[in-house]
Amino acid sequence: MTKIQDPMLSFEEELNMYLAGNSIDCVIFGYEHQELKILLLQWKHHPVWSLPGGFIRKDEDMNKAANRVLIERTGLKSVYLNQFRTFGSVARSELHKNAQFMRLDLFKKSEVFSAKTIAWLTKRFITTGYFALVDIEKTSPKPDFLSAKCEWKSLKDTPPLLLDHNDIVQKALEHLRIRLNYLPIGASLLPHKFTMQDLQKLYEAILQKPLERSNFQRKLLKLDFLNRHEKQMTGAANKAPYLYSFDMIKYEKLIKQGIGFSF
Amino acid sequence: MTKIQDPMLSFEEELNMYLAGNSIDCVIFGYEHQELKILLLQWKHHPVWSLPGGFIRKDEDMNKAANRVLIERTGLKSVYLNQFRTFGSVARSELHKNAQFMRLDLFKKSEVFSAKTIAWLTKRFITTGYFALVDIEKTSPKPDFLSAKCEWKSLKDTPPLLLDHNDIVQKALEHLRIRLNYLPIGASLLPHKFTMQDLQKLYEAILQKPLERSNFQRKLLKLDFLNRHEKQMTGAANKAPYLYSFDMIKYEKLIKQGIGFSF
DNA sequence: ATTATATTGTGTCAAAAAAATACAATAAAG
DNA sequence: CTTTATTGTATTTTTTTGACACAATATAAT
Repeated sequence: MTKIQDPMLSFEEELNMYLAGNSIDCVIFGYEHQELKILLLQWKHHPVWSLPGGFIRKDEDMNKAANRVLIERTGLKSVYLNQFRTFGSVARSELHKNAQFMRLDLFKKSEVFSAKTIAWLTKRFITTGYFALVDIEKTSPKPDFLSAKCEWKSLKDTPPLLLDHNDIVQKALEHLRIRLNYLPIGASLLPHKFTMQDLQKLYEAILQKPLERSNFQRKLLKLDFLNRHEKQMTGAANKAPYLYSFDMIKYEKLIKQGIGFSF
Repeated sequence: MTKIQDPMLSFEEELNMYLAGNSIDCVIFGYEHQELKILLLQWKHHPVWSLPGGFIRKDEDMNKAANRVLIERTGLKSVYLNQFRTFGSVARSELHKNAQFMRLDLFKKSEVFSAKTIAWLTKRFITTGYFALVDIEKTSPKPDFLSAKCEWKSLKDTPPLLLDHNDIVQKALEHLRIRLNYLPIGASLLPHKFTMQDLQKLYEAILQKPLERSNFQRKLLKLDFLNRHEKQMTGAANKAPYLYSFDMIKYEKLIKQGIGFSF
């Protein structure tokens, strides 16, 4: 959708390219300052936030659509997205018609969209959720032409989102926690080099419970997918920690095997 | 769809009630004679088998549609269905147009469906898979008016199925195995009272590997959700096993906690 | 009636994994 | 130098797992 220059006219035409009834929503988890965050968009002319989402082209695989949608709406490329659940209640589209969505000046005044386009957008949609984990520092989110902002928001104080997007985030988080118990995670969330504490804090942020330091270290080192590098002088009055990086060959091998462990 | 009396005319009309683009497919696992089976439908006038599937009404929740579809197509009621994945590749609908689906006499000769109906049915559909585990002895599958047969087929020699239904079954099975590692299973698959051997064979059928008898027993009893009853005189020349049943209160509690274990 | 046979319930024992704790090493501040 | 906070690793304890032993027992064979 980023290519649209004259929204009023061409948006309506462009919608013919898409399946009318299915959508994609992406829950992008990022990690920064020992906090789990998600990437959200804020609409132009209206303060409501929502997940980056979009539609599926008639000639496009749903999985590919998810990546395209994420790129178009946020600028994030090469993100490994996982499908986690499809949301198909009638209530979720009723929200379109009754609640915030119609109150958007954007829609009400029809300054941007034609009546036909609004009718299309407010139909019933069944949406499929995808999630991903990314290193915030490696991203530079850009809002698309529909949005005023594209920002990382702390998961702890996620604002009220459009439609049922808060529920979608919740389900994505549950899914992520289960995954953590049988797949190592982190290669895409952390900077290239990180300390063991960084990794532990990440796990704690996802699981939302404290883990025992020395046991965490032993367990992760035993899985044998971390490379140890030089020490990092932190400037703090204590012993400097080693830096680690993921050995991607061993890491991928482990993921394929599906070796499990639990915390 | 069971209510249709004059398919040629009213099926076309009835399709207006449904979302054009989304479907449901159910993978119903059953267990009988120490074997895992799935419930399949065979089309009238054509030998091809397929998963019981159908469409979502415009005013119906997708989850509810799954139960309705299952009832309509197989007669199975009160089945607890779990959504496991949505299949949205373009290729899966191409199969509609190029492969078996069009070769069905049912479609080619248009004896049953109008051209318009065929056009509707062979459009691109994004399908959501649901799975369930049921006790075969408690079911009496009945084919709907579209189908000649509705039968349990051994998972080991599943016939070639319509479209990508074999892939869907495979994904359902993977999902089931992962689930088994963090949730106890069996309440819906076995008769009310069963022996420890019954339960073990069920686990072995799902995991497709042998488990050690005494360790299995120890592990399951420790989870403390089984009630022990009187012994069962099997008539065999050996010690009679105890009968067990699920303590549903403890069982549900365990499932909510998500207590995990692995085999 | 006695013995044989297959299967069950339970116990044991060693190996492995996980949890809890201890402690020396160390970077910087006082 | 001493203190302080944190790190890397070792040690101990507890729990879980896998392998196997063995008595109990329902019936068949003798």
